[in-house]
Amino acid sequence: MLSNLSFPVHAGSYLKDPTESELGKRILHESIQMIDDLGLEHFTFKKLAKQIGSTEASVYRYFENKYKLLVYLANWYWSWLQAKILKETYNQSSKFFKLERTIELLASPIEQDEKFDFIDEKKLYHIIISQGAKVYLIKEVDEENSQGAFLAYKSLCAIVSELILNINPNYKHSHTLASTIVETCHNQIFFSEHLPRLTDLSKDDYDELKEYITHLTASALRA
Amino acid sequence: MLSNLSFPVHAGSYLKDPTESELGKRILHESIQMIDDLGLEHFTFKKLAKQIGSTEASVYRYFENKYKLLVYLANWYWSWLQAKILKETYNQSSKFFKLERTIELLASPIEQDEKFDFIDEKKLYHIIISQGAKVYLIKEVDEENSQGAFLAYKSLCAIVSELILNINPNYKHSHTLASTIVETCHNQIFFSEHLPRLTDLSKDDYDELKEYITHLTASALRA
DNA sequence: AACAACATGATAGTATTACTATTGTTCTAT
DNA sequence: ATAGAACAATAGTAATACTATCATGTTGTT
Repeated sequence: MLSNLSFPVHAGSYLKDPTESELGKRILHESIQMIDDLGLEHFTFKKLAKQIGSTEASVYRYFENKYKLLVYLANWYWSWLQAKILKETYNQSSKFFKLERTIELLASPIEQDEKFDFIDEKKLYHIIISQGAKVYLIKEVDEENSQGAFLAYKSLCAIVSELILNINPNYKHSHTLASTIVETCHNQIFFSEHLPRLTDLSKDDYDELKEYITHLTASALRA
Repeated sequence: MLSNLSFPVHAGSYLKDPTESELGKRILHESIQMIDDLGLEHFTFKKLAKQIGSTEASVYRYFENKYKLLVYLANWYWSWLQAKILKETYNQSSKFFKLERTIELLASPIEQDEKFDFIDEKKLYHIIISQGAKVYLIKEVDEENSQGAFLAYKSLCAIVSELILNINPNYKHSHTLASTIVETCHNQIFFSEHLPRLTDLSKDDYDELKEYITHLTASALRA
């Protein structure tokens, strides 16, 4: 299927491609529900296996452990978002619009993509916000990184960095600002939901978040 | 001791005050070393007990589990930093200097504070950077929050927010910007060490980080 | 000096987690 | 008709995350 081929999710995170079997797709679908429900710590392959009516051993044939599964899901999300950003900005002539639209896509909940019925993009977005940092906040980060676990994230940041440089070619911190934008979107959504005293944003007020990030970015590039 | 009393680390995170016994202080001291070495996932109370020549059961008398211990350490750090910020900016008349110095303190590794010989502040800072987000990226975040687990962090953000409002009383996102500043300092230090393609900053170039954050903040408040 | 209170150590035990290994069945491709 | 893959079923191990009990030494009190 072409729709699968369009997502070269990095091979290192899985033992067996989960998109190529029914069981694999069920693993992806149910793990998204369960990680969102339980959080990564309380999520186990045993619980997942029970949920999908399979066995622990079968799940282990697809993923080494739950962290690798999270890495897979994060890569899926970053790749998917990158494709969406490229598609929606490709034909635009205004460099300002391009960056603004990109920020909007980063800072908004995502609608279901009918092409991938085994991925609940909205829940996946929620997982990335609430668990995403655990992908790299690990002891093995350097090893994972050298195996390509974060390529999709880095690629996305590179794109945002390019958009920044298009607007201000002299700006010295395009990568820094790019990752600041991405991380801040997630942090602030999390804070608005759980730690409201760390933000002025109201829960689910994505317009306000977009305005904040856009203003922060624009003023940094103008000054 | 007065030096202990000056740190009302929130009571909810411990079962028994670790600063009031030799064993408690050894727990704090060695857990900082070990969490920094092993990461939170590979760190266990059993390993800690062995390291300090005690038993698992004894450690459990001080902390419910390793997450609570991390909450304690994070609170210690935020409280300590807040005290330092207040001390260093109290007598300053320039509101710009106050914010700049605060950013500098957030964005620099910390020297050992001789008052607390059982806390290695430099390693603790490293832990906050590499593990700090795990304090709140948990399923139980709302419960922990209502028990006061993040008071010190919120208090610090409130202080930064005040400094922001002193400079521009019309700025609508003072809390949002405050938490953005704090989180970005940590993220970018982590990225510069482990994921350099997500940043333009060089490892250990704290001056450059300070400049980036200061510029970002100043331009947001000016525009 | 006697005694209570308390902190810690020593030991044991349980449930869950994170796997690995083996064997048998079904379905499919040749 | 058969080899091979995919999966289910089952079992088992080591580590983790605790909890419980009891003994011992130390400290403070009368």
